[in-house]
Amino acid sequence: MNISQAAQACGLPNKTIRYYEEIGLVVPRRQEGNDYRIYSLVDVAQLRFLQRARAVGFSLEECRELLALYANPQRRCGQVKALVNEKIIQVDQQLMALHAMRDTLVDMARECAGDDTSDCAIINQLAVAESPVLKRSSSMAFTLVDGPDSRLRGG
Amino acid sequence: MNISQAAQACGLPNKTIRYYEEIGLVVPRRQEGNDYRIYSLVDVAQLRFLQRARAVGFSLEECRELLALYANPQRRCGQVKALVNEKIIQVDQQLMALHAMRDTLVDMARECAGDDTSDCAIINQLAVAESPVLKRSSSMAFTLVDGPDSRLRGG
DNA sequence: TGTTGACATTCCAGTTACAGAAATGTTTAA
DNA sequence: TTAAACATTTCTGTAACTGGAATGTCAACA
Repeated sequence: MNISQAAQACGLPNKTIRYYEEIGLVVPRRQEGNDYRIYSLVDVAQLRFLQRARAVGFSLEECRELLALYANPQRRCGQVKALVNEKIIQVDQQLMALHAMRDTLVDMARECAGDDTSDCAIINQLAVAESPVLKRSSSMAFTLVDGPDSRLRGG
Repeated sequence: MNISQAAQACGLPNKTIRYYEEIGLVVPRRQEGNDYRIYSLVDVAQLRFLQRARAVGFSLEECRELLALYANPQRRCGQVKALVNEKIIQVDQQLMALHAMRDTLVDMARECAGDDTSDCAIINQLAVAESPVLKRSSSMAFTLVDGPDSRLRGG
């Protein structure tokens, strides 16, 4: 089948499939004469495999490893599971980081009136070194003051 | 102060500070003679602001907007809050995507013995189009078969 | 038969937010 | 004086593609 049919079958864009070929992940044979790519069922199986491995967060280099294990009947199941467990740890770390970001953002939004005044709790929180749990009693607005030895641009 | 002192004060690497200058976020004046960067307190305040905005997930382009609002006494608090709320939505989407990935990974690991055999539930799950909740009753191992019209590389 | 549209190909540039390294100039302390 | 520790610029590379341009090929239709 040609590249568009393969794309249909694996759920990846043509561009992505060509890229995977470029980096040596799935290299199809070519049609004599016009040099069109021809994807075998094995090629398509590998592309689908890649699509799924990417979808659960594996990098392309990790996918290369997984693909090698997929193609290798001598693989040991434990090798595969180790990669998955490692990935779970990475994902957990990302989740924790995102949760922390979310907490801070929500805290900012909660402190902020969101009205037409210029005094903004969010700006204040970004501007000063302040723990997100601490609140300011003063509601003085922080705004950058243009000093003599520096000018502000942008806006 | 010079770049290293500024870096110390805002918690960003020198490289990052130079990059922010390159894209026009914080452009310090230069010392006559040797052209060293000189950071004013306002510059440092902006760098710290950037560091915090980045830490909660804003892109540099979004930071540019925020910085403009920071510098603008005419800003309306609602503008700022809108950006934060939008960001919360984005973070929530990332969180959902990561949670889904994690669920699938955990499911894979749970199904996998992780032993020395080649039959691997993870490989099977990546190889075939299968819902993560469904389980296979057969434990036949899936391995790529080398057909006549395609060869496997890598490994 | 010619032509048009939908495919295919390659190659180059751009994205995001920097990091690393090389080549070079300056300041500072011993 | 000299060496270390700074500073500078410029170039390259990262990850995983995406978009676009220029060009070639194929299938269908009048």
